Amino acid sequence: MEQRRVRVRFAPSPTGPLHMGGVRTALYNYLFAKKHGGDFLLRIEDTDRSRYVSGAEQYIVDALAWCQMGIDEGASVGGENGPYRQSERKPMYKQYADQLIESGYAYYAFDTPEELNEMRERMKSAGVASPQYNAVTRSGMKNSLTLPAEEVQKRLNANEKHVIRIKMPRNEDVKFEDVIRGWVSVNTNNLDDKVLFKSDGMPTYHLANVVDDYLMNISHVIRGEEWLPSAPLHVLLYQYLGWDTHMPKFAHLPLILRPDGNGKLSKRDGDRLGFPVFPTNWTNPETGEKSSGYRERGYYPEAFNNMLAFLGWNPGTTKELFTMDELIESFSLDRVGRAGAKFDFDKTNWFNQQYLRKQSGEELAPQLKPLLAEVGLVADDSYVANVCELMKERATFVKDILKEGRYFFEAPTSYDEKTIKKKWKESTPEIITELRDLLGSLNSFDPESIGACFKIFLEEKGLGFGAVMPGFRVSVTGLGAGASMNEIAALLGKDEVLKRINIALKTIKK
RNA sequence: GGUCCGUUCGUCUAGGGGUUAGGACUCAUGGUUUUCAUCCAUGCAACAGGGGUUCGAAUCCCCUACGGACUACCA
Repeated sequence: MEQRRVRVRFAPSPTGPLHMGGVRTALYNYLFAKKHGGDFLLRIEDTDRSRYVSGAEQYIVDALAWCQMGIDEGASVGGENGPYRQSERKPMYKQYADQLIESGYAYYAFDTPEELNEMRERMKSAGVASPQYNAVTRSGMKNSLTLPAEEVQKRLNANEKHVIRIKMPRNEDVKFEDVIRGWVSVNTNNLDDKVLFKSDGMPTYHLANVVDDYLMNISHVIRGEEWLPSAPLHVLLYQYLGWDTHMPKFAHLPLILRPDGNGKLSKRDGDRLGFPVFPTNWTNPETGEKSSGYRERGYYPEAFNNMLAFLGWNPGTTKELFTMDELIESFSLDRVGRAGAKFDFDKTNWFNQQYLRKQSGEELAPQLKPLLAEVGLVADDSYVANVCELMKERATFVKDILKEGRYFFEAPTSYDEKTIKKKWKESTPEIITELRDLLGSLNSFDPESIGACFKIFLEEKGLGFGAVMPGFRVSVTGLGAGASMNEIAALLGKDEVLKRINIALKTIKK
């Protein structure tokens, strides 16, 4: 078999923000393209003007950029096969619809929406669950198959509203080999005469997608499982248009399911399941409704991608942490599963935690600084880096470092009640005062010296850690738990530690 | 309802005729740690059901059940 350059497309409809299922589809397309040294195109499927949502296209471009998927061809970057918006390709489709009519594979239909409804109602009351415009019903409708030729021509000349429908043949098995599912076969008796060309002059998805994939020389169509039922129609279109030899390979991806109950994760799920379904924040321009995104919640795109990649795919090894390059290297459609995958929010957080911990304090510091600035805190870079290094292993997000370690940047204004209640005994003020004096006499204030000093103090006093440490910790940090006090104290510096102890001694009352 | 697709621990999954059915997340327990977290160890926990085929089926076939997608002049 001849080698065809791998060219794949991600073809979303700009009817709103892209949700994570769409991002995963894009990711698999991207990984597949890059793995095979091919091209990744972004095509905007905006054939339905009425569903157009302003800002949606830009959202899609921005979301892909955040996820670090470089687009080779698309409206935002150009390319030789443009335009990449179907609305701008409008003039290109009509000829193919006409070609299908000429070759007898399609026909004009003049039925009004009311007439279509009547037909459906009639069929329903006759016991047909989902009425179709097909080989048996079309004979009772107003189309170029039932109307006399002159009548059809007259209507056409009068510019009467009409659509173009595919003439679905009777009792033919349409087969194709899906890369993920193997051979899929559907009998045309179960398919209907889908509208290919709408009365507004735009093609429907079915025609547009086939025409564009052909014109853009797409080698593989990797899309969600929701397209599987219409894939036979697309296969037929390739045949009828005479493009058999250029038909792309199809790969229908399993869906991402909601963690609660069942059903696919949808845009409408928004935040109500307790987690974002969108990569980045989105505000509905019509309703003003806001939905949160992974980016703004503090997730790393690398973690998000890694999580998404594993929702339906696995490398066949026990390695779970993959950079984008490693993902590209390892990705294969063969290892994509067939069953839908329920989204696991805990695992998503785990991935983020892993990515956060892989970074050094120096790498983390610039991420924390803006967060500090937001709450009016400032500190120099190396200090912030040290705090990050010390705190990163108890954080899932950078913001956790601030949340759990605010005391690094300002003295506590309150003291953890539970700790005071349980650990601040009557003798504590005296003990802490003595400890303060001992710490104050230290020449070098590094973690080791502080630790050694502490140990000596305990020995001399005949006290256990539990009698001294909690009081020390709560005085300095205001909290009952946290990182090593030796490290914390060393970072804070002697003056600050002594100052905080003095304040605590005055403030804490049982 | 019809068509198509699917079904291994709670979740993501490995495993494709002979395995103590493996890993990860979550959870629990123990160890380490002044505490929390980390880390380490251990544990809980699955082949939807029934028929075949076979010496032998999680694995191949059929049926049933369940789940999902689709069923628009939406994509």
